[in-house]
Amino acid sequence: MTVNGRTEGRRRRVPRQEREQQIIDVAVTVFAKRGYHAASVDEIAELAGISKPMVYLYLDSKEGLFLACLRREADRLVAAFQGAAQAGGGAPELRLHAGLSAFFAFVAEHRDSWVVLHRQASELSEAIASAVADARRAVMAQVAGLVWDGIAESAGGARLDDEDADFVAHALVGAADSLTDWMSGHPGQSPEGVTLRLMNMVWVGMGRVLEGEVWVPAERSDPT
Amino acid sequence: MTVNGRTEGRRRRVPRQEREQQIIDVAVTVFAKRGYHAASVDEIAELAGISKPMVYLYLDSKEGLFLACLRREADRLVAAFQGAAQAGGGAPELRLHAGLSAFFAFVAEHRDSWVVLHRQASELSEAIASAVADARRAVMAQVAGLVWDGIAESAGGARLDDEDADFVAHALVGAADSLTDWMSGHPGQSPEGVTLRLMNMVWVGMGRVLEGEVWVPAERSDPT
Amino acid sequence: MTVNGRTEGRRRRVPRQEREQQIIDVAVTVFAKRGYHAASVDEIAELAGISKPMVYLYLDSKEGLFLACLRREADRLVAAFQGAAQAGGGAPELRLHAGLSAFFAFVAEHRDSWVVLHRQASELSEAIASAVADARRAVMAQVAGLVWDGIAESAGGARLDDEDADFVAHALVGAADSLTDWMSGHPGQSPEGVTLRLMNMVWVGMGRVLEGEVWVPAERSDPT
Amino acid sequence: MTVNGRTEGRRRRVPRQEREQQIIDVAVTVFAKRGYHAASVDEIAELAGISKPMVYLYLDSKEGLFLACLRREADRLVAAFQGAAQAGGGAPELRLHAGLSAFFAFVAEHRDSWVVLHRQASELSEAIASAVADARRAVMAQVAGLVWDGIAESAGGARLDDEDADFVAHALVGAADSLTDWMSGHPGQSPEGVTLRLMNMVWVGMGRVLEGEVWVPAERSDPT
DNA sequence: AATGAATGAGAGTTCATTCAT
DNA sequence: AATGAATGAACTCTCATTCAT
Repeated sequence: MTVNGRTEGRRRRVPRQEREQQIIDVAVTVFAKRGYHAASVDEIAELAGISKPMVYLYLDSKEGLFLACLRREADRLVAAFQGAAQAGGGAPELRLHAGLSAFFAFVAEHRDSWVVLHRQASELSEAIASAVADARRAVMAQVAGLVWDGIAESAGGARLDDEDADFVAHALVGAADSLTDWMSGHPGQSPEGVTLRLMNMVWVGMGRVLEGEVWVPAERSDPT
Repeated sequence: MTVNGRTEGRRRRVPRQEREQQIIDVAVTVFAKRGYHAASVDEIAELAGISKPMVYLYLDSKEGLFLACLRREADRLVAAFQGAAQAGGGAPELRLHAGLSAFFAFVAEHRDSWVVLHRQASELSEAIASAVADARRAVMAQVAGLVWDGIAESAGGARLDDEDADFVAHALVGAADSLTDWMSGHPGQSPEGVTLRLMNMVWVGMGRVLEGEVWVPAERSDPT
Repeated sequence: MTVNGRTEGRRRRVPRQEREQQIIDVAVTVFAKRGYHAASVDEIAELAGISKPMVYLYLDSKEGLFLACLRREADRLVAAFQGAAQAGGGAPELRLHAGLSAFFAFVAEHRDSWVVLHRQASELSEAIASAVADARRAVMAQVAGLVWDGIAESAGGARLDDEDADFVAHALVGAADSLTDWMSGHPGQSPEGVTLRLMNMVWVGMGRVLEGEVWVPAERSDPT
Repeated sequence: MTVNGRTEGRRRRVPRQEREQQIIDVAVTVFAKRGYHAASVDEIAELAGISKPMVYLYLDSKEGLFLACLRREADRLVAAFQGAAQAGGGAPELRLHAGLSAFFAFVAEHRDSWVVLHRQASELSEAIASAVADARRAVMAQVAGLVWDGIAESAGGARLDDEDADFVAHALVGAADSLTDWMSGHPGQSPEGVTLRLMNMVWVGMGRVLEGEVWVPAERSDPT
């Protein structure tokens, strides 16, 4: 019943900055749970403990709200990723491992963020779709950078070009995303463990490719 | 432009079987382009060249329509996959390669089918969500089966258990899905080529894991 | 599977007359259960074992179908009523009793008919509404006639005029209709018994009015 | 015709309480005129001078709207009835007379309310049907109570049991309802007058039954 | 005599968005 | 800073009705 104090928890006369974050917090949850279209501004406002007009005052539109979510969560992910990768230290494979590890940890801990970033289907407006694409590209670039650096140093070879790194990054991120689902079915698995398994599965292959040991399907004609 | 004649080709008085397939054809396209919620039955009906009530007469509801799409495309994918894998012949790695190859070919050729199957966000009703989950599980099981068979034979070892196979299957499908996006940015790449690259990246790693050559991040403490 | 014979029960190649009655039979049931608007021609056609176009071919429209039901059931009721009243024989009160008795028996046995005749709310089109009103008026006229005849003879008095008879008829039919509901809550009660009770409640009052013994609320002013 | 000013009387920015009543007012009219199914929320909204979403915001659904109407009108009727019956004072027949009088007055004055309460056909959903049944039962209970009290006191006899009272109540309410129609054809008749006539018709009969003067159809066998 | 295929029109319902306070 | 009141537009779904065979 107190109106001005801090007793109420979160209500009345909160400065804009703070309110905005509250709204985005809730919105990420709801967008993740329902998807962009099925999410309703009504629900978000109610869960945020404010009225709808506030949402529009601060975030302009449903689209604006979603974009704000997207940006914030993308930033968070990139930050987590970079921090870990840099802290990973010397050897390139260690850096890649640290990066992937951070990635899994982030996704495991902030499922909603990841869902908002990556699992929004093609149902979005032009503006949003391109923002999502941007966010994805940013993540890819991080991973690709890691791969590139790492491998370029690791083997003497420089046969790995931009395209290759991008290819590997896509494969890694896709695998990681999918393993996110696998993790929900295996609650015992730590992000650390999953990272390790994935590293084992791909790292050698990446290196081996560079060394020229290319596998080719033997003794069989084109399946077409 | 003729209205009552036979000139129009696809119009009036089409038997149910055929119409149903027409509707599903269109629906897959639209669901893929817009996502479940953003897709409107109106648009589907119009593109199918019929009126809305026909859609409801034959498919019962938007949900029923989506489920029909889901089932048909899942069947198609599994069929394509199985056919190729069996045709792949003797060596396990060849079979896996053939399966993956079929997978990429399918996804590349029937993008819409794949999007409907795999890219529907969490915005779905209970019934649909579980149908989607079923479809995904079916695909996973195919891949996991291939991996399992293959590797079990390949190395003498039987250290690969159910969980491992499932892990690998998730990683592979995720990577493949993501590489699907990569392919749209690199139109020159054939599904064949992508398959080969992925195989190279992964196959050796899978084998190596079995042989006990496990990579572990050296000389570094827990990043936490 | 026999097509032309009588084996199938009711199907294929039934002459128009018969089909029409089948349809009306079903329609009365459905209209009674659902009400005019909530009843769907689809359901009626299906229950009648034929296709919708037949319904339209024979009865023209939903409205036409309902009118046909209305007419047939009204005729049936009037017939049952008249027959009984005439068979009731000499004394006027016996004739009234016999008429009411027939009425209750009919309503108890053909609930659907009565519901269609009397319980269709005001939700009907002009045409139908007036047909329903006609049917109701016909029933009222029967009862009013009975009352009139009866009482006119019974007492020497002729103080009962048209209006009075109509008043009594309305009261009687209304009471009877309502007692129909009461009967569903008391399954043990026979139509005969209900008739007797109602007669007892009303007959004397009717006579007494004629004899001038008019009751007037004593010693109290108008509540207005 | 002014749009934004205060001239319009009933428009923009009305507090919820008031709007709700306005909506229910209109809804009662429309439901009475058209019946539940034929009534359209569109029409109700338009007549209420608001947009459809307001109706749904305040009353949840068409069903909810109808239930609200039902409850309010039932309350009104019961209130009118009780008030009058209590004010009727001492003698039981006076109380019954007063009650019936109030009933007729209410029905004559609030035809729509009564139609909504009593004339909705069987076309309703489970929830509504039972609400209607409840409302009807409440009215019946009122009348039955009056009858019971009254007669129990009036004659020394206690031969009237629950069932009898209920029987009489049904007959009375049914008669009254039907006389409602009769009244529309005889505009000169006041509710007072109708009540008096009905009382004369039934009161004596009720008493006589108690005194044992039971009428039985003489000298005739079962009409069957 | 009979029907599968097809639709125009309209119902209830919801949502993102704004206005007035 | 904040909100109760209000709506245009769109969506899913149903129904009486007809056409072509």
